[in-house]
Amino acid sequence: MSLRHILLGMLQQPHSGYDIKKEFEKSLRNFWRAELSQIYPLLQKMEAEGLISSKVGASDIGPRKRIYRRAAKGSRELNAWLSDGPVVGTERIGYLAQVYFLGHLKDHDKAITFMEELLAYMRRWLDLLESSEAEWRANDPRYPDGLPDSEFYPQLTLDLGLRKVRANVEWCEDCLERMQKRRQRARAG
Amino acid sequence: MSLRHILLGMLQQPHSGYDIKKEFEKSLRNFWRAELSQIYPLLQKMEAEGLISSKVGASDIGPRKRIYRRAAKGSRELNAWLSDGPVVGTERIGYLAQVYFLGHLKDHDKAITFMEELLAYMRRWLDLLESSEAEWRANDPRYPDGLPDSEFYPQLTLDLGLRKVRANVEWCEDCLERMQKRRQRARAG
DNA sequence: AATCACTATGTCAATACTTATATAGCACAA
DNA sequence: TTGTGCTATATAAGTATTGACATAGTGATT
Repeated sequence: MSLRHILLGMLQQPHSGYDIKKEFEKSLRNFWRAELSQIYPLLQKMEAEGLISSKVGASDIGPRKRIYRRAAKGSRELNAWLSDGPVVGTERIGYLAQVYFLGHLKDHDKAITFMEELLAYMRRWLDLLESSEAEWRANDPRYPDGLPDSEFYPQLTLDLGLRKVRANVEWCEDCLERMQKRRQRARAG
Repeated sequence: MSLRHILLGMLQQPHSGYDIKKEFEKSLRNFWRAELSQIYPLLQKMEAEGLISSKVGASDIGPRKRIYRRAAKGSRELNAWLSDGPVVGTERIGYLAQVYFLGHLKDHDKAITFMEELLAYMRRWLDLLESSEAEWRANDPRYPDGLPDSEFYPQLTLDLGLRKVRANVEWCEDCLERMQKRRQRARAG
């Protein structure tokens, strides 16, 4: 039940559902995703539960928005979530499930193609994260350890994102090398 | 829609639902989890769809089991899943969502406690993976690159698991150091 | 005036997953 | 023989998530 808590965390600042979706795509994509069709109903439900409140306001650029704010009850629930200890052991990694069964592809070249695609994806992702870090570093002299809490902790998640994606890139490269050697051996033998 | 494909992958060998659950806990825990209450109905559904077939057989140790096998249609669907390219960008990492909003905890010590718990978890997990690797290495002289495909690809997932968990451990240690320095600075300032 | 791209909010149906509960066989020990 | 723990299968209710669809305002361009 993390999405509701993520929304509570985001509503430290007032946000519309649409804003929240943007925020997911900009800053949280490393560890969570959510569609508008999940966000809007959940915001309504959370308002009904008294965790957040809303009012309609003008938009700078488009039609009027419904702006949500966190209520006191929402702050307490957010606090409880963070105090309950780390949420671990729930991850599902689709591409690793695929790698586990990659031997099912009888054509060795197809398995190598799979890994090449994965490597390309990881490199693109790494580029994104590195640009994101470079921009942040260039624009804020406090980066990273002088940042206020509200940015310091997000920076920690970017840091782990970078480490993990680098590990993924190196792993893909090693896998490809090992798979190519196996292919050669298979052809020779 | 990965779970059905994971089940298809496992059914390279005949398995009961109970066996499959064991397999999740033993070898797939790095990247997927599933409860029996999800496995049993899905096996029934997949049998109705003609992806797998079953028959009842004796158990070595307990009551009779329903043993499932992959049908030709299931093999084709497994092949299609692997040929469609890597499933990426769907991961949800609860503890990172928490870290992102950790600044909400006004008490700095609580944030540090959170990170210490996370580090302890990651170290336990690393121990498990390292034992698992050591055991494999000790018991099979072909380890790792002489293994047959059916074990080579699983070994790749263990390898990435190790790299990622090590990255997590190092990151937690760095985070703790940085957070402790911030606490000192906050007390001094 | 029409079109386009983006902003903005929502609903619906289907699928995926979790938690709790029920039932029962089998082996072993107290 | 009673209990304990593991094996084994299953259902029900509730929550979470996805993908498709519907609607409409706004600003800029054609």
